[in-house]
Amino acid sequence: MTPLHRRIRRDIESRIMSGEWRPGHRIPTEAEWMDAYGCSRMTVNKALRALVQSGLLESRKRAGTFVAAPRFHRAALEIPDIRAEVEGQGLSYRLDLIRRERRRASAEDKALLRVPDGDLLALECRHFVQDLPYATETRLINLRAVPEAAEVDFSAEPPGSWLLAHVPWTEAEHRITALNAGPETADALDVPQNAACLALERWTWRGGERITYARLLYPGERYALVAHFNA
Amino acid sequence: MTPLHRRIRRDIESRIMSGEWRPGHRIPTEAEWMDAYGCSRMTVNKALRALVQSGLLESRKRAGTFVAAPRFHRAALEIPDIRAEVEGQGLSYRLDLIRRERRRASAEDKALLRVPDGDLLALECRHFVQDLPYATETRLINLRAVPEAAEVDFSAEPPGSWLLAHVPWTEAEHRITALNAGPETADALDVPQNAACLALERWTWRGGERITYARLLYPGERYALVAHFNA
DNA sequence: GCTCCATTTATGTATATACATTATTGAGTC
DNA sequence: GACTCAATAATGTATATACATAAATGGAGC
Repeated sequence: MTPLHRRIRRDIESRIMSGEWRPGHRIPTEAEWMDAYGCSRMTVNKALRALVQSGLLESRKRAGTFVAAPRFHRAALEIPDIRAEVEGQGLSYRLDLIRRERRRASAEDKALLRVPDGDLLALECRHFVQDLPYATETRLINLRAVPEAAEVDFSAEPPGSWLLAHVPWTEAEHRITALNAGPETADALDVPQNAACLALERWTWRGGERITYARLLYPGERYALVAHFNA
Repeated sequence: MTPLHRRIRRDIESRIMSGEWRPGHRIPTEAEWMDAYGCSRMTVNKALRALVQSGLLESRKRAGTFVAAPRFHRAALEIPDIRAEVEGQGLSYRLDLIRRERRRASAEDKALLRVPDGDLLALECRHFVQDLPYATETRLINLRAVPEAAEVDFSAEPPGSWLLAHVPWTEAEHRITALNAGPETADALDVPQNAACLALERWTWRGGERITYARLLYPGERYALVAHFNA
């Protein structure tokens, strides 16, 4: 038996989905839903508030509750843990750690990681799927925020997987661009020079503290970021 | 005065953000929160359920409520209405409609729009910002779902803007890839041949009905998709 | 040690009620 | 007609209460 507040919620959702109620439409008041379903106001309220939280409805005191206008094409872009994703599909995954260096932040490091100072761990690696180069990764980890990273064997576990499992983040910024492969990138990814690559940069932090910077380069013709969005 | 359930919510959020409570940590029971804040269980429950809905917590009956492990780097990618975005920044926007054709769906159209049959509107246009080519757009609109689009003057209003304002969508899929500019694309975007371009494809539908397909090509070195995410 | 089962404990749902808040409405006044 | 202000109608918050549900726990029996 699906709970009542969920049924009310689905009722509203399906009317919006079907186009019966368009953005800006004023939906029945909570009192009217009470009558319609013969339930208490709290139950109706629970359904409505969940929909307001999800962005499908907006409510204004005294005025009522309205179907929200989607202002953007907002997509929940899920950038997965590469290894988990790949192995979940039954494919073989291999990591190739090219460089690992612990150092004091250089000027360039400071700009990328957006820290004023401190020690960091710099990694350079390649991800292979079915023994084909899948992506190159350039990674900086702020050792002031994550000192335990200094002890981890990143030739066995991808930095992204380890960080995701061990260091909760609260804020992230992604930047997606396209660029032409330079000689080293072309070599590392086994694509022709100048081949278009998808570059995904990610900054992650917890509270005010910078955790990590990552730059992943994917061969353009073998990789696509797919985002699916349900209102 | 911020409401009590919001204060409880912020209390929990900040403990997670600060790292005090890591993923998997069992947070106090609802009864314990009642004592701590001297309030009723419903108030605590409201705070907790909002956090469960947002994905920050998970709860299991009898076992308790736990800090959820972020399984993905999930980012809210907001793909804006180009014209609104550009003009909002005080820059000049111009649209160049290259082709407009109403036709019966060809085999290729059917594959792209994912419809079995029917009439559609095919558009080809270029977006200019400050008189520089910003993106090319290939657009298919399902006239069965949106018959009124046949009457719209798309040389004045960008198809994306018009659709966003007039046709509510409930589901969307985005695909982001990188590709090398062919001769026509290079010409249209005023970039060298083989320059890396960011390709953004979007499928939109309402309920089960296909609304539109769009393919936007941006010059790689002049454009970046930026997504910001707050937990 | 193992299995089964009743108990316990935590969340999940729902009601009835009360008062707060706020934008709209509309009546009264100038 | 335009302004003022109080009444009103909607959502927002919170309480106290009750029972449902599910899973961890612990004890009885083997």
